[in-house]
Amino acid sequence: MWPNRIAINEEAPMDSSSNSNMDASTDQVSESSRVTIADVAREAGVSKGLVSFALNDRPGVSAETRTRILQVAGALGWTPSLRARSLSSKRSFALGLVIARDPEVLGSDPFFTSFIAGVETILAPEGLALVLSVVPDSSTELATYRTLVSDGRVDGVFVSDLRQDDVRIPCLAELGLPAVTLGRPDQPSPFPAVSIDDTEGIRESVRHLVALGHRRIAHVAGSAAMLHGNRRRDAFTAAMRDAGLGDGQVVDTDFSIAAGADATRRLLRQSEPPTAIVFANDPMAIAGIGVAQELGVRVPDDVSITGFDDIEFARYVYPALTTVGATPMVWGRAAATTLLTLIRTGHADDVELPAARLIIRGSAAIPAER
Amino acid sequence: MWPNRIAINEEAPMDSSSNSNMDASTDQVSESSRVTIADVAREAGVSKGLVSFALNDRPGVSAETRTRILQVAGALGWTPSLRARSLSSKRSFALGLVIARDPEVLGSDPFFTSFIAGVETILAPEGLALVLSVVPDSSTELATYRTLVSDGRVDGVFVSDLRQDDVRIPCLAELGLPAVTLGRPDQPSPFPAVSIDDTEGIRESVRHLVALGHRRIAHVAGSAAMLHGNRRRDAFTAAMRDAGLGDGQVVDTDFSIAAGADATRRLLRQSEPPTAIVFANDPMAIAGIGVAQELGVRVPDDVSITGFDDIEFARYVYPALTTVGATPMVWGRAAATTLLTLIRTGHADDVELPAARLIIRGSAAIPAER
DNA sequence: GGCACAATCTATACCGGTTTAGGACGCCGC
DNA sequence: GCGGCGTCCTAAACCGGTATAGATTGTGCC
Repeated sequence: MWPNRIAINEEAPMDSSSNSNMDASTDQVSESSRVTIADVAREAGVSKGLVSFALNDRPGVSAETRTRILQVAGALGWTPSLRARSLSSKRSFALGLVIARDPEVLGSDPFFTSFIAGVETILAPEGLALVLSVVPDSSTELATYRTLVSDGRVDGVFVSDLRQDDVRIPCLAELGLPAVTLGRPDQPSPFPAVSIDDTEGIRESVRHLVALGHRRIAHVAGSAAMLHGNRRRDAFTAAMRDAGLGDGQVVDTDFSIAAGADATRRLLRQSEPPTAIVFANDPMAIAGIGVAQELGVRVPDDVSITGFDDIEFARYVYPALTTVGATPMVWGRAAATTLLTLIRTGHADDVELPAARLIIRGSAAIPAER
Repeated sequence: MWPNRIAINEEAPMDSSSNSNMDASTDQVSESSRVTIADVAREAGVSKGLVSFALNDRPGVSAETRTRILQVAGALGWTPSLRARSLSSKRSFALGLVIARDPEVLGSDPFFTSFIAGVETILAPEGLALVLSVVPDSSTELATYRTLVSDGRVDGVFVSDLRQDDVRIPCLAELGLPAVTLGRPDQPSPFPAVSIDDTEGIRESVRHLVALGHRRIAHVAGSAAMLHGNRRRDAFTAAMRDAGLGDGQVVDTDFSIAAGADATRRLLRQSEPPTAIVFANDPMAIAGIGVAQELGVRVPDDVSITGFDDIEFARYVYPALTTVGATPMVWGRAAATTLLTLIRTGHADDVELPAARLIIRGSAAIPAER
């Protein structure tokens, strides 16, 4: 909306052959020669306040004056100062995302990068920024939220990786910070939830495997402390019962690749191993394929494998992974719009994204005769 | 340094059974009941200015008064307002990272999440935040840097994924924004570079393969437009020549998994395929293993494969990937400290991280007889 | 003509810090 | 007794916007 032209550097240009004269405190070009609202006011022959009104499309300015002000602002190359705006309006024009995970584990899970990309598509056009924190554990996590609030660093936050009785919900509610939860919490929550049905995908996986002829199907579940881990696990058990196959064997993990590999090893080394394994996420499923191959168990002939997420690798491992397609970018977009609505209007409805569906590739097939 | 206690909410607690009364404009607890420097001044019986001096450890305050002020500030639970500080001091207390990549591709590359985690370990204790932007292409990228500067959103930026004749260098120099480049640019640059020698790892890979008895070794290179793609490619060719094996076959890609898979397919379908392939990154190498298996080419018996990065998956695919171990977290830490030094002192020296070394696992072995 | 009222605009306080110009005071030397 | 100087402190300007009270003008209506 505002002209985005950068003021021309009126200082001597930086000596590009050395970095010793880089004085950060004085060289901030566009800061030192900043055009302020007062300059615009003077030039347009009106008061500061009126300029502010005109620039914010607020009533009480005649059409004629408004256009003149806008024109002058454009001519002078005026850009609003985010800092000044932050101070007087008590907003920060930024949203926050705090991720509490071991960075090593985090790296293998492309969920967040895609999610962030989705968020970004909404924020960037609005001139909002994303403040990201990656912290190692959940205690640091709460402290980080507190700091974000007391610094007034963000206007709202995304709450991901919901856990059972998640302390963040009451804590954020008390802090009074607008938030959006990724998924529906298991407790009363004052915040809108943006969720996706991931149980249907698990049920589809089980039905698919049953239809192929599998009866001994196991589930490598995610963390029992995480809601989506539990949800998928419950969906698995329910689907197994529906198929008349009992509860099915379930191994709990923490969603990490290492744990997925361990779980697979344990399952396949049993005297009567499963003929199919439903993994709670793709990284574990891919590790599972690796372990099977290492043990000389053929995939999918000896053991069928399904994953969850449809990460890019899923299409490129061999055999290509049959998995449930999540859409983290869409999720990011939805979460961002919801959070913005909440911040701006004080209210936002829950959003339910289309259920994640099964994508059939090569890692699940008719079980070989034994 | 300052007491971090959150002011107690003096409003009625939020009704946690409904989200309809969530009024973002009035409920910002710690904002509405903020203790300001004026409160501290009044309570301590001194002027605002003196409080500021005392809190910033500046001379001109008697020891006695200083301690009294600090004590009062602590008692009142005072927290400096980042917004006010930003406005008057013209700093933002945040650093920026702009990543220009297709989010799908980005997700498979755990480099950034680890890098960010490393950056975070430096920033968090200093009370600084990281502003992250993920943009789809490099034209949006420049615009994003411009916005970050003109908004005064950050005090400095990280420049990653250096390209040939990278426009970002002169552009950022002109904007006067402190920056640190990840790797050394191929042009004069006013910014400190934090780099790692990735050529030694490639040379080691080639030497390792040659020692195993390979002679037809190919390289699936990264993007020719990216400096690290070129560097690894040149290192490969040089190492091949050193071994008296000519230049070696090289296929250029864009570092993406899909391109890596394609390249492998092309290489292996030749009448005289290579017996070993050196990949410029792990995701492509893993896709390479998948393609080989799909084509019925055994790894490592028929074709040996090496990667670069040592992403977590590398240990869990089968056969486990022989690769070069990068250390993105260390890199993040070094880059953050360097950028902070630059911002604070106006100068920072280049940093050279310890060279990435080869990690031998199962994907490279003595070639089978043909 | 006079009054109510809306539309337009100005002046100014305000957000919460930092920074600067100076004032009060004590101590020194001459 | 007085100028000079250092220490400790206050008052006020300032950063660049937003918000509000009130001045000015024009119009409609009786």
